[in-house]
Amino acid sequence: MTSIEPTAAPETDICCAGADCELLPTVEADVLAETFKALADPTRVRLLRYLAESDAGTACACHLPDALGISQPTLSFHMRKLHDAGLVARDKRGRWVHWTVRPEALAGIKTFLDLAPRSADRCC
Amino acid sequence: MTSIEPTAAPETDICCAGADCELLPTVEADVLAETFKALADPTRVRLLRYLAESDAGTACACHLPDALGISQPTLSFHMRKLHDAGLVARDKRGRWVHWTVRPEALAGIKTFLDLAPRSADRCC
DNA sequence: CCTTCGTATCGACATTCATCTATGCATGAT
DNA sequence: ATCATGCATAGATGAATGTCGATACGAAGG
Repeated sequence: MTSIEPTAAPETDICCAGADCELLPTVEADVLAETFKALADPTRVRLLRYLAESDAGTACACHLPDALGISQPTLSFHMRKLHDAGLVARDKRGRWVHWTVRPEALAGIKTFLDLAPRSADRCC
Repeated sequence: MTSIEPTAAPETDICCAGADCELLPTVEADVLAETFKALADPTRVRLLRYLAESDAGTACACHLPDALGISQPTLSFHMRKLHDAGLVARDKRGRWVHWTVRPEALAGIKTFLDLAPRSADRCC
């Protein structure tokens, strides 16, 4: 088979056939990345874990600067990041602020992390 | 009860009793944060999803710069980040590099994201 | 051998981030 | 009303990040 029809396989010299799946839309990727960004810091990881381990997932932040070795404004900075991402709820009781972890906010990235191929929605 | 023993409740004016759980050790928090950092970018989220949707979780990167609208060095930069975090495996076949997603590398953060209180290991 | 082509690295640059000190704001106590 | 206190914000600063163009490396093919 030295001279087949020239129109038969004009694209066979590409490295990988198929696999040009539909890319995840930009907006969806942005949303997922925002949540991951909120988790992409050791201090915030420890804060979330601390809340999750506290009773009812709620704790006040009064002891945390000392425990973590950070200043009070830095703690406020991190809690704001977590709050903006929807990962914690803020509840001001008198002078103290209590924070509650919101595991529901993790649903999106949990689904993403199940990196199984989309079952019937395969593109190629 | 106006004059109880002074040693009875010297700490009762703190805002929140208990809840001073053991904090997640720094090293563990760092490891988790590193993985989250690798995921904390929309381009990398799309890349991972693309690989996961490809056959056997493997694809070559030849079409990706165009598809994502980024330059080839930028793609290389992101793939390096994913590789350093252990999220993808590199496999050079001839001149082309094929990448394979490694879902095992997500085990750590998946466990973390199940933010349930440690069952019997409660601290307080 | 020399060329070609896919990939990785380098240098530069703008942006974002984590952290601090200092200050403002609201709430509770005196 | 005044003071004290917990938290948030502002401004500054050094480090890390994402992007590019230019270049170097390495394998295939003439």
